[in-house]
Amino acid sequence: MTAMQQAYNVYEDRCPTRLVLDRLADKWALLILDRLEGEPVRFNHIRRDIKGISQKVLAQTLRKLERNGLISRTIFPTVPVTVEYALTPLGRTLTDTVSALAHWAEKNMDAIFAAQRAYDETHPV
Amino acid sequence: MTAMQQAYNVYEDRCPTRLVLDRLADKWALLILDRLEGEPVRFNHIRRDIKGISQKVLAQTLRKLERNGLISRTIFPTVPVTVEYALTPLGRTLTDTVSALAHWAEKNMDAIFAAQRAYDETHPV
DNA sequence: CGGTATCCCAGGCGATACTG
DNA sequence: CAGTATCGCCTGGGATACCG
Repeated sequence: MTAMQQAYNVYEDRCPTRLVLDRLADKWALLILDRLEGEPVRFNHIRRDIKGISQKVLAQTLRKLERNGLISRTIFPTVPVTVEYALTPLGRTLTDTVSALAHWAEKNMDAIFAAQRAYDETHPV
Repeated sequence: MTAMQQAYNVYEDRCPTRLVLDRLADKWALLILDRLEGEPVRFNHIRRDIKGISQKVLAQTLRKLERNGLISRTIFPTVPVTVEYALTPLGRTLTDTVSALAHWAEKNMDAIFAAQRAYDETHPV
């Protein structure tokens, strides 16, 4: 029995794994965590690197990750203001797993896209 | 530079990791994949185990996972009909990572909830 | 620069009903 | 049993404007 299976056999609201997944199982959060490996990064730098994310959603996701203790937010009183985001020690313990997910995606994307084509051909509209 | 970072520096629509994450970074999908470790499982069995998922969303998510080649769907012509879901070989290559995520969540939930309380106290409404 | 505030709309989801 | 169909809400996210 896996850790998750222990968890979701418990009452819904009391399942900690579910509560944690609710907060992390989102593509922008994973992309941002991965982006923060290495040096601290500023808001607009992340925005540029992770193409397609809106300012609003980036801010929301950063706030969520900060609230969950995974990233830190440091303000430098320059003019205009500078803000740097970095992984916390807790966040750093998660990046191995996140990277593993990313590598799996890279490695298996061909199989996935092939499966999609096969599925779409055999399942008519 | 990690696998993901190589990826999102590419043009948005051409980033395969992003396309894969779009399909997998969702809590129900992860919970279902984890649930399918071990023996094949039937629709209503999953529905009972993963409390809180609606019939509609379970069906949608199963369809998505099947389309992406991660799970198989086998129909037995009993009366009434029986349908079993199981991991494919491709899906099986993903479960180690999914389990790692689940274990991380179990192990660090206390730190996460503590971080949330601390954040909420220092960030007034 | 690094955000909030406001408006607005598509679509995601739950609830309910129906079916092979 | 294992779904699909339909409806109606409601919120998540884009667009835009503004601010310390």
